[in-house]
Amino acid sequence: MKVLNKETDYAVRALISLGMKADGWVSAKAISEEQAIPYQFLRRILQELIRNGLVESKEGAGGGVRLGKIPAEIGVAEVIEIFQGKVQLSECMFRKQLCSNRANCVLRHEIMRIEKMVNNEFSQITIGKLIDDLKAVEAMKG
Amino acid sequence: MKVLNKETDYAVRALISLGMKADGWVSAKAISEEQAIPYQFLRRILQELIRNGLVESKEGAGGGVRLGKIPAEIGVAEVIEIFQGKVQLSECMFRKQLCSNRANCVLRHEIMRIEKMVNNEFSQITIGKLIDDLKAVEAMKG
DNA sequence: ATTACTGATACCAATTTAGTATCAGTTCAT
DNA sequence: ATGAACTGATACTAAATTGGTATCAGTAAT
Repeated sequence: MKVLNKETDYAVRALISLGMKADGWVSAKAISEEQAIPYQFLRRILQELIRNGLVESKEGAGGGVRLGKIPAEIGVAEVIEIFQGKVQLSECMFRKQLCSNRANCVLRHEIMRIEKMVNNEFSQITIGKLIDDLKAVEAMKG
Repeated sequence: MKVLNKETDYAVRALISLGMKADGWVSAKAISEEQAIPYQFLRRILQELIRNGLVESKEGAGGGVRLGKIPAEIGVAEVIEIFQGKVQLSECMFRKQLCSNRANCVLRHEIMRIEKMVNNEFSQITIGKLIDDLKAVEAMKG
């Protein structure tokens, strides 16, 4: 049961990388090299982040991307939702509004409680916090 | 982001179904029909539950399956683990013991916290509790 | 013997995941 | 005004996973 897929994983890394940089445009190529993310794959991911407003872009030479929000306002939950959709049970249980099989409903109820918890936790983990943690770690090692 | 796949879903349903039955052996066919689970698929799932001790079986005519533990001792977490493996981050982060990329480690730390929470919640949802809930619902409906 | 079962395992199609490639358009520097 | 360095959009692909099917062998009750 993999919680995060590569897209989410790479997206978070890219966002952290952008958040740690001084202002200015950063090229996909630079991020790709720094974070060891396959270039073309990263490009598609960035485009998706742009479409969702987490990142802004500037075309042409000297262009690139930068964060579209402040790091503290980007929750990991938002990133997960973009690339993996909302946390949900097994499909069939959401299709029918009335579960024909009551056993599902009971389990579903429980899982929705957990879902909310998880979503809440993930939205409190922001890129800003991750960056702060990172900096704290680096300061200790430095 | 689907939390439970069909195998886990069907396994839980089958376990609930078994737990609600009076003692005795129940055939895969009977469960399959009652719960509308594809027969061959269910058979494979039951075999896996048997291998893991959640279910016992008896071969031959008049045989079938029954719970291998009392319902209160079967947590959904256990079922999830059998069919979907332990909750984990994205693979790469677990491969290397030392993350070459520190950003991952920070995120990983947070997610491991959430993982534990989720696992804890899921292990407290037992087949026994689900059955009790189900019975309560049915009693209310008369 | 025959019927009703499980054990083991191989197979399959559809979907998803991770990654690649291409072409068009924009901006900057010279 | 040309070339290099960029993004936008989108099509393609191989491999893995998921959900489901099929088969054959063995066991037990009647």
